[in-house]
Amino acid sequence: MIISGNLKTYVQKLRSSNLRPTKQRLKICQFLFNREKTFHFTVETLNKKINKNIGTKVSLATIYNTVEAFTSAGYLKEILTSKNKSYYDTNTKSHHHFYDEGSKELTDIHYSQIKLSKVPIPPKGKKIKNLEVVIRIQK
Amino acid sequence: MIISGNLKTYVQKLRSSNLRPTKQRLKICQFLFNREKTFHFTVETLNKKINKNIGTKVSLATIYNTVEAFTSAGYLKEILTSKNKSYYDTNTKSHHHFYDEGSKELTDIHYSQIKLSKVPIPPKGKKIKNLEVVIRIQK
DNA sequence: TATCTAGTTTATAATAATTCTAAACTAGAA
DNA sequence: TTCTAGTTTAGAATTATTATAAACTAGATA
Repeated sequence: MIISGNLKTYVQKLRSSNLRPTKQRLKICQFLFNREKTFHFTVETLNKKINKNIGTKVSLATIYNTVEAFTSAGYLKEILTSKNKSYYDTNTKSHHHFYDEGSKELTDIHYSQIKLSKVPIPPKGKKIKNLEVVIRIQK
Repeated sequence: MIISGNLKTYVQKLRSSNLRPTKQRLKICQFLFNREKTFHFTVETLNKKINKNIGTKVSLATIYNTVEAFTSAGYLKEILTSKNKSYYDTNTKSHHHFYDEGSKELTDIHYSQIKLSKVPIPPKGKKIKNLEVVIRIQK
């Protein structure tokens, strides 16, 4: 398997997520992180992309496990939707989304495009972990 | 079955959702709309509440269908989460939520508690249907 | 370098939420 | 009262996800 010049960063991401760098996981990294633009996906779409190419086969279970580990390590972000399916985003910075109810597509909104002038105080003993805005759009 | 004094409003809600007022649907209405406070639920929790009481039995399928019809008619609002389960809210007004990652509970945030000073323009040909903020909190 | 073990991968089974189906039932118009 | 389109229901089917357990492997150690 040819691994791009990002090998080191993939290994570092995996290690810091408590995952050994295996060939399956490195392949997943290529599909996730070797990109110019932000990547939105579900496990289903990621699985299709990875496995339609020839080469190492990666099982669904491994994709689920790896995506889950990257999410809790903070390298991926779970997106809030009303669908019964998990959507992920490789852009883990604070940002927001348009959700098109017709096409069911998500588009990033850069954090600077939304400004909040008032945010509530969290309940006692709780801290704000993050804040996300989803703007549902339609024709 | 005893139906509260809200019978007329239930019938009207059902009719305007293109649903005939049947005894099952009226019973669902009682559990959804005969409340002082906003009610957050999943089909599972609603089903339990309805069917632990004696009286007419309402099947899961009917609950799914009715909740779905009320949602598209605008009498219920689907809540955005990262769980693979649909959450609904009887408060259909524009408002926001705290989502506690520990207890998995949702709490309303009154719309006046959040103010946006900048909102992006939607893509061409699309209109904003609604805007929701979810603040994830943790200990 | 060879060995060993804890971690990993995988196909498949299990589970959970939701949707579908088709037969029996019913609201309400005529 | 009759009739029909709409409704209810149990259970089957589907879909996303998680669990399982046997075969495999990274990489520490001898």
